[in-house]
Amino acid sequence: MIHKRRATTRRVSPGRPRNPDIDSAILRAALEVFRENGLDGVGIEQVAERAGVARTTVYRRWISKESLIAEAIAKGRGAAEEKVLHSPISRHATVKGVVDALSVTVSSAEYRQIVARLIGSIPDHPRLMAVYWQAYLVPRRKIAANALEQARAEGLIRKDTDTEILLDLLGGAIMYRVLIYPDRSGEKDIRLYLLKLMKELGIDDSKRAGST
Amino acid sequence: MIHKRRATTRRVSPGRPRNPDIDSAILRAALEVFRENGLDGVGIEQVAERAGVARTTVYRRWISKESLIAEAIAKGRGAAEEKVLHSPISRHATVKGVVDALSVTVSSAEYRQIVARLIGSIPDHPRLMAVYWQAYLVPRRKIAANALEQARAEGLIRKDTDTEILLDLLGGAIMYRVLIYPDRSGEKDIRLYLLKLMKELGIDDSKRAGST
Amino acid sequence: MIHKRRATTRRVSPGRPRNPDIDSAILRAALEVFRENGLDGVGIEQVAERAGVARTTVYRRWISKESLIAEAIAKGRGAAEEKVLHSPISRHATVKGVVDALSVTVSSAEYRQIVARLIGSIPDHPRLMAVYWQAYLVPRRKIAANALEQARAEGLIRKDTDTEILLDLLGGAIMYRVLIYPDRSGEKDIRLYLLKLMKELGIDDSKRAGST
Amino acid sequence: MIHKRRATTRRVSPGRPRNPDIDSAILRAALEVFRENGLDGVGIEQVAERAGVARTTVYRRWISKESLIAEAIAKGRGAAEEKVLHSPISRHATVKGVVDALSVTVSSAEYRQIVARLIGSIPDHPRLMAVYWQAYLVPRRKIAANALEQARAEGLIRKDTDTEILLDLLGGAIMYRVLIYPDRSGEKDIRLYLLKLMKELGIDDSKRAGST
DNA sequence: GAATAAGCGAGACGGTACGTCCCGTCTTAGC
DNA sequence: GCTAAGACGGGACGTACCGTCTCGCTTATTC
Repeated sequence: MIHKRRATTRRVSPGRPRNPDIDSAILRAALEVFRENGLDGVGIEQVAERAGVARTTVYRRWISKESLIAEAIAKGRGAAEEKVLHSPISRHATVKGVVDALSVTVSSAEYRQIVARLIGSIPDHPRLMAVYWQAYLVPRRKIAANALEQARAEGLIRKDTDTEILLDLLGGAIMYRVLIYPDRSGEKDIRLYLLKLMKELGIDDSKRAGST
Repeated sequence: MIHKRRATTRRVSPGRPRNPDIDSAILRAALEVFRENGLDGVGIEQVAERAGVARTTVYRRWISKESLIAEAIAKGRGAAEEKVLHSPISRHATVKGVVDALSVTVSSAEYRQIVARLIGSIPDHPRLMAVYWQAYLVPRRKIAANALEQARAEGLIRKDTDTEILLDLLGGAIMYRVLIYPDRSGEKDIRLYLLKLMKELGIDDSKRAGST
Repeated sequence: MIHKRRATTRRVSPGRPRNPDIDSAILRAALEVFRENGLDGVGIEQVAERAGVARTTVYRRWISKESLIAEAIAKGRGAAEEKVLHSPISRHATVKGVVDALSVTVSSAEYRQIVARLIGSIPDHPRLMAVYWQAYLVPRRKIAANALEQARAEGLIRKDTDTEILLDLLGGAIMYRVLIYPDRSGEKDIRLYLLKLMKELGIDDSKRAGST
Repeated sequence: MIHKRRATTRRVSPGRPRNPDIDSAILRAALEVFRENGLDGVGIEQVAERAGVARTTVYRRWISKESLIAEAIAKGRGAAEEKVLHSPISRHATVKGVVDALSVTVSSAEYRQIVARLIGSIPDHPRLMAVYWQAYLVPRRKIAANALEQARAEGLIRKDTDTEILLDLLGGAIMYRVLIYPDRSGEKDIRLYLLKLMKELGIDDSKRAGST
């Protein structure tokens, strides 16, 4: 899916094999630099230095800056994210669980930076956002959709609502909030705001589990 | 408001006066370049060339790239936008009018580019988005709020809704839609999507004016 | 004659004028680096650093490494050389004067290095040697030819000799000597060797002025 | 004499033995590249590629670029050269034979290139020229010296001349000629020039064998 | 209307990052 | 242990902008 330099055609390619640790070191460094400086601000030099690697080594492995960052985004869910995604919450997802996870995530300054950088690079490199959508947003939307379906089954939501549209409204508003108004975006504020949104949307989770 | 180089303290300063046409030519060029390349991609050299002006002339008038772009954004509402804003629609706003205007605006590729660039420059230069918020979004939110209030007065919306939250939901979802999914964003698609959103939010404008 | 970047078409070109001191600083540095490392070893970076100048400044003024070195060679006669060339000796040249000047010159390690580098770059850049021939060797051969003509007039040389050939023999042998055998090439050795050559060629200068 | 990597101490070393053909292939390639690009322009990569060999193989056999080229020069007399050197002419050498051989040799562009490259690398790598002197020039000077001695015995040269000096004069002038003036250096021109030189030096070979 | 002072265009200048190319060393697989 | 293949760190290349500076020329205003 991500364009890498060498296709592994032969079973065992001749010559010294690549050091796989270097791949992850570079990807980690690349995501960091991307978050801090945006795509235009990503210099292979910086990435290489931060990864403790020669510049040529980076050029050898990725055909372009875009490929590198795309892969970094695809693989680069922070450890915390991963935990949430594979926790029991995700399987027995509840609306409350989604609200909790979302509050934690979007109240992180790093997360907001990455999203802002991604949106900023849409005009020149739409593939980056596409990768993010596939690798990050889609699975999370699925979990949230499950939670909403279940809530609807339990009568906490009106029957005639469109789940996808609900997700857009929720996700859009929260994105709008954390990107456009940068103040009042601590975790508590976010959670309160989310509850307000849900009330507005007629999602009443209070009967199931008390909100903070 | 915008940081300019020389405060005009004296009524008439000695020496050759600045050519005021140059200011607007530079601002127009700057906004263009910003939209096309993002803030990092804005080079004074390009802006100057596009404005038909020497580099020095730009540096003499704005203290930084950020100041220049901030002013360009503040002044740079396109002609079409301006017309909508000052039309009678804005004073006797209806929900339909808002939907119409919004559909036109967000289905423009140029508009979407600018918004994406602005979001992308939030981490480094939040002032740009702040300027946009004040100069562009706030007045439009006010018009939309008026329309919603009026619709509520006419019983087209539930009484117990929070207008600000409604605006966030609408604005957020539409932003989410046009930035994140790049397909299906022609004017017709957008209008249909907006109507779906409004249905979901319980805003029933159909009784007043037929939708396209 | 030497290819420079900008032709002085206009009387006074617009913009900031070039600093002429920089030209000579770069040429001096370039000749030094050429002597030390040869043409392939000349890096614009080194030249610039030694001249105390930015790399771009060098690229702005010369279109290629070859042009730069060619000009450096054309202008780069050391001060000592220049003195000899315009001294009364050159006008009332005697064979002894030529021998003296030649001994001093070719016993300098720097001189020998430059000549070696020049010969080494003939296959790739014959223009360098051509420049050296025109700017350096031709005038000196002229002086030496005068001295030989005068000596012939005084009966110190046989009548039926060919001056050009004599110059080739003398110049060639001395070059052969100082380049191929690197030992025994102090000033005294050179002078003695020169006298041997002249004896072999039937040039008897001893009647006029005692040799060292 | 030439510094090689492995001294063959043991009669038969364990493991796979080196392929001796590779040595000569590399040396041939090395001399070629040296002639074309000079010492600085010699890259092990190119040499290896031209010899059809991996880079490692070259590095394993020679400790440095200089060693490789030195050996290439020592062994690399062209086939034509070799023939001349071991022909009866060399034993019963005549002045005419020397003139003929020299004309052929120095009118070859390849020969002139090699000599120029060698001189150019004197400042950094005097050993190369020393090798050339020993392996190439010394034996040829010996043959020429024999020819001159014999000519002197036959009364074709004055008695009181110094053979070594004569060789320097001849060799120097011819080198001077073919390196410094690049024009008029076809085989015929060279031969005529040589005859002029000999006339000037009082060497009269015409009585023995007619010149072309 | 001459002097003055700033505007303006043009280009020099020092500097930084770029992506490419080659270098010499190293590490692996296979013979 | 030799050979081929390629990874790896490193250095220089020539280019493209950048922001500052220094010129000559122009253009209003002020004395």
